[in-house]
Amino acid sequence: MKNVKIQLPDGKRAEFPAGASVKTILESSGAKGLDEAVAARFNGKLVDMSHGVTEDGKIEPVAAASRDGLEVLRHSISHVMAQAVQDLFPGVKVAIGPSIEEGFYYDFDFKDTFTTEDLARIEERMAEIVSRDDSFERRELPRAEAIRFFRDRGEIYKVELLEDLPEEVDTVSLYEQGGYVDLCRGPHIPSTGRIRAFKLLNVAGAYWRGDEKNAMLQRIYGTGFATKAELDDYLTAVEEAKKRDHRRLGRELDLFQVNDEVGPGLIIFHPKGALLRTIIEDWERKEHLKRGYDIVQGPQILKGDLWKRSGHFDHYRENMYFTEVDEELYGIKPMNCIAHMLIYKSKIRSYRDLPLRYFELGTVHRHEKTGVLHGLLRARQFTQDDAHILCTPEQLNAEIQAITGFVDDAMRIFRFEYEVELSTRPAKSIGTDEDWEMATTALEDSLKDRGMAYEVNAGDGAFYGPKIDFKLKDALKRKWQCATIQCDFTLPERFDLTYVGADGERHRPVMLHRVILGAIERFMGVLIEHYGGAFPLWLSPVQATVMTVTDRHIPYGEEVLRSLREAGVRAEGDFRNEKLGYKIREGQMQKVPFMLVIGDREVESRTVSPRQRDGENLGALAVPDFIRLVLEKTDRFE
RNA sequence: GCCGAUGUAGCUCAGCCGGUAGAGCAACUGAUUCGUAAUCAGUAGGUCAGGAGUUCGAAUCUCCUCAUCGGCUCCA
Repeated sequence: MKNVKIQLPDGKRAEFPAGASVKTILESSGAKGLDEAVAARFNGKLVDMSHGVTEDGKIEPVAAASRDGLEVLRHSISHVMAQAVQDLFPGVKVAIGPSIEEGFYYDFDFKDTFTTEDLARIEERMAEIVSRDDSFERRELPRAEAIRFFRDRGEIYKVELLEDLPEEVDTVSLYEQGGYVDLCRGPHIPSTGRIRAFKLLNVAGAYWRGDEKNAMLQRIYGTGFATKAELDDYLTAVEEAKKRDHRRLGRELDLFQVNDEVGPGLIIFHPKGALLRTIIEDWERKEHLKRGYDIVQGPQILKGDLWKRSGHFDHYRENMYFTEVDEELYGIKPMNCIAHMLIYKSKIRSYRDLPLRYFELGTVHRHEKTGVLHGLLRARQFTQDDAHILCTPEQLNAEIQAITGFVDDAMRIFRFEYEVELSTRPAKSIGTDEDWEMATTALEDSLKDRGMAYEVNAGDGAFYGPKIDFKLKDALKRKWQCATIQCDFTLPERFDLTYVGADGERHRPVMLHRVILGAIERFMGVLIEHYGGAFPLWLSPVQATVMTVTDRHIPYGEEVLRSLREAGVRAEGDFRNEKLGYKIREGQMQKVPFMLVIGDREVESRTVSPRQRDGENLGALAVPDFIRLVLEKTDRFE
């Protein structure tokens, strides 16, 4: 937590971590017996003890002062919600109710279902509790006594939580507000009256303890902020995000469709979507060739025996499609690795040949559960920018570093920030401990050598090896998993891949699986939402629309359009008999970067007048000058 | 797959207690030839997701199936 300097009431300056409360600050400088209701003067402003220091040195209500404060506030609201629910629906059992990134939730076991009308009633009851300003009282109890307490009240979920605590825990804390008691570690706000802005959002099913074998509980989501203004800002931001939804923009910009006649999770790309996709794929091929990859291509279906040998049949069968050809079982590929290994195996390899980098825009099919499908972001057929690198253990570090450099370049070009995670061995996995150790170290060392910050995600690796995940952050700060590097020592073993070393002996290569953008479909979905459909010029399927003012300008308009297309500018013409304002409006809604208005002036001077998407007019330009402008920007990924 | 909600014209949505379908935009036709976010008029468009049932009669009530949306679990 960042330290900030503040001025104390006595005029002295001192440093405290952001989020520290006024009470803590005063107590640390000797004040005693401060009650929450006491007020003090900071920077000339009279504030109560529940205020705290923000990162920029301001004194605000503690909830707004820091992330921690906001979490405490939201967690307290979730207790108030649980109280309201149990008031209104006797017999409902409570499970857990934490604060989360955007608000809070509480899970309930209720034999009926909560409706939208119920949410409104719960909100009303919560407002009553808030207006009573009941204080949150902390109380500690021996664990056994707490178990008895909750068992007597039939709160079986709380009992289970208490029973599963580590053995050494002998005391637990309870919080009570207005007669409602909950098992809770705390902390909480002093009293319910501090709650000023909250809203219940929706109800959803959720498994008890996140396990699909357990009972399905009902989860009520809500959010809360220190002020009404912040809550309103949040709600408008949610509305804005909806306008960027790639499924909505996909239709509005005529990019793609998911059609239930075709089948769930299967995407049809329309001309503009397919063009956007082609632009990305062309970029991929060029970048891979530049970096020493070979472009390869495998078949869509491979015999069942290969999948048994690779381990996919044992570990991935429920996600695969199978078909029978001439009484033989074939698996439709869910991954691209096998063909790449067979290319490697097609001849004897020397250490001088390594590393070998096989790249494929590989289309795969995965039988995803219907409930997880989500537009372009989660489909049943998708195309990965997949590569498999076969190298010696000594080359591993340099190869991994080169890939992280590739990801970094890609993220810069597509204008994303990103975070890095290292995922280690999961419970369901294959391979020896030594191999896992070696592979995990190789990944970790490469990150350290590049000086990259990363977090460890224990137990989240693939079944055949550990991985580095890159989570990109879009314009709305949402995170998406796209690039990943996976270290695999198992498949080279299973397929008996070897190379002849300098010593004349046969050795086992290591294999890296990696994707840069991940799946083209998912990446496009993220791109659409990131840019809100207003793609940079180099990615725009239509870079310029030529618009005529009247019919007599059509011949010159067609001439301009032809010149643009011949020069490689992606252009369209709007020569309809409509008013210019109407055409501009459509061009704006289609988010076309340039609109070229053709009227008498342009015909006469043989120029174009480009209007940018942001409304700015560039004035008259000769056609070759405009072409140069577009092509230069395109080359610079602008 | 699980919990809940939803499915009416290309899109956004009306359609009450069951009496046989409507608007705006888009499309099409005509008029208009116009300079930077919507010109006017007219026309056409629907097995009310699909199937079964209740009823004299179903978009509306019941059941089943499919799909979508919000979550959970899983994941590129």
